[in-house]
Amino acid sequence: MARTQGSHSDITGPRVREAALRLFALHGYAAVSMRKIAAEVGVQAGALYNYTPDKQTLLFDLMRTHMEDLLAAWEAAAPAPETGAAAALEAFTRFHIRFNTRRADAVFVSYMELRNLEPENFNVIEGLRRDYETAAEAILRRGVAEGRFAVAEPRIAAMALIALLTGVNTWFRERGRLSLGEVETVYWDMVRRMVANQG
Amino acid sequence: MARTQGSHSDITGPRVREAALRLFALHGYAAVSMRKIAAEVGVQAGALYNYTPDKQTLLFDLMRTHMEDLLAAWEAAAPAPETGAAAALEAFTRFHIRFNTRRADAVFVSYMELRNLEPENFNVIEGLRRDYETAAEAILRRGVAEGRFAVAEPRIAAMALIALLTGVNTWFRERGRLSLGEVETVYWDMVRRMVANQG
DNA sequence: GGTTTATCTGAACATCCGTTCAGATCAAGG
DNA sequence: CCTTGATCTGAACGGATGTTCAGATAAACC
Repeated sequence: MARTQGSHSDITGPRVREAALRLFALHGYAAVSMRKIAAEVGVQAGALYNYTPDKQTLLFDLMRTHMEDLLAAWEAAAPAPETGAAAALEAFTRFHIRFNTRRADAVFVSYMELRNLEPENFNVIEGLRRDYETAAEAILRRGVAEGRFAVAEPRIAAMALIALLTGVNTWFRERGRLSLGEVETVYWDMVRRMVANQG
Repeated sequence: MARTQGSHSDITGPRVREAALRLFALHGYAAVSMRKIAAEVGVQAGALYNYTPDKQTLLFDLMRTHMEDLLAAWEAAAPAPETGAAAALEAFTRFHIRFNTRRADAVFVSYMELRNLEPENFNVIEGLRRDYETAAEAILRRGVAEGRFAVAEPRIAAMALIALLTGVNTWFRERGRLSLGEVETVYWDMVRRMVANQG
């Protein structure tokens, strides 16, 4: 018995990635076996190799896709350059919180499993991460140039900003006391003060 | 042939914990075998069981010790309550950065390996973490009561503060461009603005 | 210096791991 | 309706896993 009824590459492929992402986030890459992923999909372990050359590449593709989605989504959401830096920073703040809380598993995996990437794959993901940090840094530098932000160390402030915002993922739950919009506002209030010229 | 020359519980015990912490931080709990820890210590895998009942307890003890050290160190470093909230927040900021950058491995493990703890152990570590968050929250509430801080959501702000400060660990390297003291000052500058009354 | 005892070795246990592959199965195309 | 080819099964591979334990060793004590 092989090839169950209604089996298709279009269906199984995404399901493999979804199951892998969920299980990697829950238990960690090293703790999740190919057999467990296969069981989640409802398939034998061997079948996974129609969709990934190996386990490492499966992890890498999940992380690369997440980072590329993040960068593309910000490019699409970023206000026009002629808009002020303050508006850009507010947009970045709200975008980051909204995007990341909606993909908690991918965010978690992309940060936690860096050490399980082979060096070549690690460098790719690190490069994408640096691109995102640089986007945040550019906003801060623009604000300084406009005379609206007081930021002594823009690169450090950019990383501090991203750490601050990503922290939302550790506690935020839908149906909690605060809506996502309210959380965004609370954080934007903190971010605004953090970089403001008149302290 | 057993019991190598000069072997002692006082020596091997700490070395087991050091090796485990280092390797867990580097590769992750699930990816590090008891044999690898033993090899790092220069001993056979069986000998580790003189120092821990099992691998899970070894991880748990490392995390519990770290969290207890953190809480005890802050209790010792915290300024007297009659000191103002601003001074307490500066002390907290500098303390957190200094303490955590000096124990990067333990910080990393205590955050990354939460999901590899059995439920009972997880609850213990979570409780300790909450205690620390509550200490930060108390400072913010005091500042609000004193009329010096403007913080709409003290619990959220406390977690945001900790996420912001812990982020230093992802990029800080000794012998980098900035000394630890300079980094503390950069962050304290951001924290001060973040909670300041006049934004 | 002989005895005790903490400490460690080396082998064994059942179980799981990632990956491969021949062969079975079934949806689609002619 | 028959053929083709994509998809999946089930078994197998060598090797690694956490843990146990009888026996060997050497430091500490009398």
